Amino acid sequence: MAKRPTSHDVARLAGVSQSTVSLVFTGRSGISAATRERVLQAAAELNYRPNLAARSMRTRRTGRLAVVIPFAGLNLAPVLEGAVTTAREAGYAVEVVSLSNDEIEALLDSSEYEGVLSFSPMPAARESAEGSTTAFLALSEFDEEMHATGAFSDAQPVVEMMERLVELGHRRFLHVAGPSNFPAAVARRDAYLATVDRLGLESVGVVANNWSGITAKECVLALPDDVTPLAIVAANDVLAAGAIRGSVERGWSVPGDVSVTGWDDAPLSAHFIPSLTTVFQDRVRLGAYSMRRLVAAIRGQETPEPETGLQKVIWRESVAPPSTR
Amino acid sequence: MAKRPTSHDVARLAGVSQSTVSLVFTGRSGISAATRERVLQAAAELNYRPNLAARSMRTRRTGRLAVVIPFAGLNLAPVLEGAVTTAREAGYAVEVVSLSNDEIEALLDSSEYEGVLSFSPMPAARESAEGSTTAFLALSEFDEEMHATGAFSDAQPVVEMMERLVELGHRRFLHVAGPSNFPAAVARRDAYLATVDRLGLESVGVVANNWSGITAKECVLALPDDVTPLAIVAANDVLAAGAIRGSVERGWSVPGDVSVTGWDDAPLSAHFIPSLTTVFQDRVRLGAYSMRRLVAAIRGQETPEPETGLQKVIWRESVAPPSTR
DNA sequence: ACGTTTTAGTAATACGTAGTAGATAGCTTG
DNA sequence: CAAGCTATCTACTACGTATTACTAAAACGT
Repeated sequence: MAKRPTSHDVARLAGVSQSTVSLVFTGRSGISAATRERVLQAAAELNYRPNLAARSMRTRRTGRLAVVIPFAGLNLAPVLEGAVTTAREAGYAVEVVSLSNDEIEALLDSSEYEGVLSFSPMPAARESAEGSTTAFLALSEFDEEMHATGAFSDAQPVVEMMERLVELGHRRFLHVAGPSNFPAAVARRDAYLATVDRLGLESVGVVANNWSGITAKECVLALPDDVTPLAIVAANDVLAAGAIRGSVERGWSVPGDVSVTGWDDAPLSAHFIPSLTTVFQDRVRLGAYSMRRLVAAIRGQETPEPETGLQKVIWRESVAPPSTR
Repeated sequence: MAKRPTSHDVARLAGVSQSTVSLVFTGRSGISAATRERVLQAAAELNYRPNLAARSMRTRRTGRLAVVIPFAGLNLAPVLEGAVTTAREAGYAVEVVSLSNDEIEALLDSSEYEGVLSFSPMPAARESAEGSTTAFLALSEFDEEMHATGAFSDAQPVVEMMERLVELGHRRFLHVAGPSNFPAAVARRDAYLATVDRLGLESVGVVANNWSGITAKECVLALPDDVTPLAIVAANDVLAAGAIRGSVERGWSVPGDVSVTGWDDAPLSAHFIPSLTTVFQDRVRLGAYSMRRLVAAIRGQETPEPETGLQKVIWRESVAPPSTR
């Protein structure tokens, strides 16, 4: 295993000083085109790549970011793809961690990372970021502030779906909610309640408080007998699937007696019977935008323009006019 | 933003030399319990944590691993959880990347990582790891060798499911296969063919060559009319869901006319109508085992014992005796 | 021609750690 | 008691880079 070439080796081969090599590689001015070319030539010949540890020690910048994700639950791979790719282009290495809130505090204190991007629900962490530490913290889908930008937790699709359901003739609604420590879940619930209020609809209730399909099913099974026709707005596809199960087990037909909407466009949702009306989210762009935002924060640049059109309602069989029997 | 404490600061506070601090933190012998305690005390007081860049430069070890994943497709989050947690315990930082095969070559050459763990299907990469470079490459679910260990690509559940279907009275089978560049998919197909052969069953065919539910549906729609009763073994839940869709659209009842099995236990599978018989894989342990294997390879230790019991068939409504009409 | 500014490059240094060779003191042993 | 040993700790250095202060040369203006 041959020793890795250093900037000194490159300098020797190119007939310049190590400083010059460094200047070339950091892209500083004050180097003639000719020498720059010679240095790059020599570097290529030796297959030289700067030692990141040494660079990091000198610059006191680690060039590393951490992404905290909740490993359970939603499909985060596309979000990671967007985030990781964007960070790489910005010159950062990204590490993925799954941690409790306490551990996140430690992460922020450790100075190991220049930034931390968290997709986990974490009510308290925000403050710690404002406060003491050197590292930045940016939240994404589940962040109040992000919600304010309208990019992710934006529950507009709830409104769109409910308005369409009303057009189809629905008047009676039920919301199957996600856990209240997920701002996205809260946003959807709030949008549901606001729309019920605004359009003067009948709400059978807001049930469930987690992402379990079993709970959703049980909540539907616990409904009184005379609620159909009913429109169920679920906070995600798993809850929607559980609600459909519950409806069918009670002898209600979907979408005849009960219309159901979900969220996330899970891989199986298109093949569900009936296929599931849901909200597709562009998770790749979501991840990329989150990371751009974090990088901008680190560099003291202004927050990039929020992405629009990240969400799209996909109409499928689980929504139909209420049966008139 | 206060300057971060160094080992010198700790040494001064503890009244020892910097070397002693270093010895304590690297856990070497030759330090009395009393001094060790004093050093740790001082370190705790200053909230000292070793500067990883400096350590890395000195030791010439980066302490970093890369995990390459295909961002599309299966739910890799649990695998990541296992891998990342294990690596962290072993003292490694893990970066996640999604790369083409070419880029992986570059990654291996860069000496930036001590090891690379890839979950992407990559026929060629194996050789490059054997050859030139300093970094190790270990593949996981999709690796031939891993398959040989029987840990992941082990298609034993296919045999188990088919034998049970035969017990229930099924004689005619169909396999909906995944893409042939995924060794796991190939293993399942081979197990299917071998079992058909061994038990003298009738195989209607092996169809599809990707992970798309649409394709699965179309393949079922293209079957002749007189194949029922039929047992469909699909390479994963999405394909199974597509196959069920296709069956139902043809007027075949599931599981009356057609029994269907999947793989992966997707979040929606339990709520599917009918609920889907599938194979649960312990992805967390799978990721953890993969990482242990990589770390062992890096350290020149022997390969850890393969995990067993990572897979388990979950029997649900989509499998039943063939109808006798 | 001469002083001044600009440009192109270099020497020297610090970053924070791990490890090596050496020093000191206490202890054992013949 | 001297000599050797062991346990414990320290002084010093190298790791590879980025950057500051500096020098030499060139360009410029009058």
